[in-house]
Amino acid sequence: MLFRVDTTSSEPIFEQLAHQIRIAILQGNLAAGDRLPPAREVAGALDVNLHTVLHAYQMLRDEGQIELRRGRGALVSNQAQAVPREVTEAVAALVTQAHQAHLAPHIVVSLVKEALA
Amino acid sequence: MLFRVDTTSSEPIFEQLAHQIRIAILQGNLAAGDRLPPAREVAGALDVNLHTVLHAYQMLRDEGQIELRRGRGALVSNQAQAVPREVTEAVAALVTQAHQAHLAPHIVVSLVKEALA
DNA sequence: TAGTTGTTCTACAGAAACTAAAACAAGTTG
DNA sequence: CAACTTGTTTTAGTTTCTGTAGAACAACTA
Repeated sequence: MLFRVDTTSSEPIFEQLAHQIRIAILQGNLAAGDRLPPAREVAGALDVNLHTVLHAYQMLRDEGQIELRRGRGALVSNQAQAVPREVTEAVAALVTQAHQAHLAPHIVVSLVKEALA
Repeated sequence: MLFRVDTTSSEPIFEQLAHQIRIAILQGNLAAGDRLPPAREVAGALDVNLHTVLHAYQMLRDEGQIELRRGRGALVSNQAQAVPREVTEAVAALVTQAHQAHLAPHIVVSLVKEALA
């Protein structure tokens, strides 16, 4: 599991990290029981603070995606599952349509948020 | 055009306003040339600061959705257009699939952001 | 000319994000 | 058991973001 953060982005670092882990789980690249690298290790590798990494981990725990255990680290939870093929296809279809309509990414996100609300 | 803001939400007020206007344009409820209410009026009605409303307006101007003119107000720009039916349908299809898969809203947003990146 | 409305400026308060360092607690490993 | 690992908690400080407040200004309208 390798991470990347863009410190110039307006998106908080902890959000970027949580997003990457979430996606890895949803896409099936991380399965139930898999272990995430220790927070101190990630913090050191990315040159960010331990708390920033733990913030991301704790978010994912609150979402039920991972479990945190002292001495053991962060484990992908059993509830965590890759998304069904139908959802992935629906996302791909949307991106295709959005691209054809020349819609900016944030516009598409706005539409999806609205439809979900 | 009526607005609503939730001051308890973690989403900034200016983002909430921008989102609502964006959606109104994208869904065709606001067409090119239509006028938005004066910022001072919105600020008074919602009991928020003038600058907060202008922040939303200026965001939308930077996105090319509206034009701002002193003395005249905020006008929906000519480039602004309702999204094609195909896009709306693709969004609806995604929401249907996401619902069947019991995916939380923020998960769906993550998937879409990832696919757009 | 008077009124409207966005623009710009200064100033301040509170919250959020990030960093830093240290001690602690519950595990794991030898 | 002892040593190590790793998340948890606490304290503290800085910076950025968000929102508020008030005022003056500039361009446009009626």
